[in-house]
Amino acid sequence: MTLPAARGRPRSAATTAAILQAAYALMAGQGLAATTIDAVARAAQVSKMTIYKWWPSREPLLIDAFLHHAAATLPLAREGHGAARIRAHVADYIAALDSDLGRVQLAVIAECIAQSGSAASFFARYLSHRRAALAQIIAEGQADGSIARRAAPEAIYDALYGGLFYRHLFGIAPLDAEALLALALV
Amino acid sequence: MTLPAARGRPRSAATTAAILQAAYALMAGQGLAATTIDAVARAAQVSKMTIYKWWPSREPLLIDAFLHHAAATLPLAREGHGAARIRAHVADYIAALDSDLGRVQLAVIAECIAQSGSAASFFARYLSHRRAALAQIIAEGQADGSIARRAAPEAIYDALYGGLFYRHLFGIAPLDAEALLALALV
DNA sequence: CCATTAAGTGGACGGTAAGTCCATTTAATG
DNA sequence: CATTAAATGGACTTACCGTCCACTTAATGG
Repeated sequence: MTLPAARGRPRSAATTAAILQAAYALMAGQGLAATTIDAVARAAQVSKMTIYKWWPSREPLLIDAFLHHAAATLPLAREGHGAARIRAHVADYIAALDSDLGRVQLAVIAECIAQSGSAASFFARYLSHRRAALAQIIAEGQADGSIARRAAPEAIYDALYGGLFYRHLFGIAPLDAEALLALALV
Repeated sequence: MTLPAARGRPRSAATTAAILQAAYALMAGQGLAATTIDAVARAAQVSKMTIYKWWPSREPLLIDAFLHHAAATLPLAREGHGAARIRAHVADYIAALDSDLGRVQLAVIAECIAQSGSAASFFARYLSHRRAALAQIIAEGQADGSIARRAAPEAIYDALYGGLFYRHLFGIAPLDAEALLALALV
């Protein structure tokens, strides 16, 4: 399983990280409009060509920048089971929405829409895995009796997380989960 | 109630309509990235200065372009009552999402995010009225017994329409309402 | 008819980002 | 030391932004 001995100068992990960090920080701090490729190159102290060498356009770069942080910030695994596990994760999700990660997520989604017309690429690279994993947890909760609702797990996920995301996107306060949890689970 | 006799050359309704139509058509046909102020001016056969005279930036222009069509396309009023009225409107909403209007709505939301960090301005100028009106219909349905769910009408709205919007935004098929309606109303 | 008022025109301008090109330097391998 | 590929930095074309200004057009009132 060893790689066939890389030739030439190896790709710098530090440079890659600097680019992704700079893109993330710009989205979080200055917003999407200020997160140009030029600005990322300046902030990361990297040549613009290096960015274009590895990312064909801004959309995949921003998705990568988001994933670079989301993986470490929003762990999916958690002890507990069924309804309790969903409630715990929903609390984490709300906290994440109300942080840099939530702002950056919206910026990434906006870039996807601007380029592709929808955020399907973001779903494919990130959300689909979460939706599948959480639907699985919901199904377990239905099996062990902690979730009374009999609807399809994906529908429950969409109502619960879609409802929360809707409020986040449109700035509808308060961003609390109690009513939606009762609706989706009980 | 007569206006105080307008002075000077009156604003041309045809010019205003041409601008809004051009912006809408560009968003629907070419996407947000191609919907520049220059492109709108060219398509509407209007001077760029005329656009800047009435709209300070692209965000309010695109919102106006959306509203210009949405008002005529997605009527809120409908006969029937309670659950039946919600089901009918949900069907209309799904049809609208799966049309030009749905694409344009996403483009407008993306522009709001890019400029403001969230789509709160779009909510204030459009969605908030729909949410309030539909929450009212949901409350009536709870009162007349056609909606069994006891949750807050706004929470039911968020779960139902937020869930549908979520699937639209992320390209999750199928975009059907049955499971979400059962979850939200029964 | 004419002065006034404001809408709309069209061209020009400086600034900035996109995306590409190329010669050069740097860091690894055999 | 020759080879390979990453990374640099500057130059360049194209396009849009936002603004400016002199001008024309369409209405009003005296």
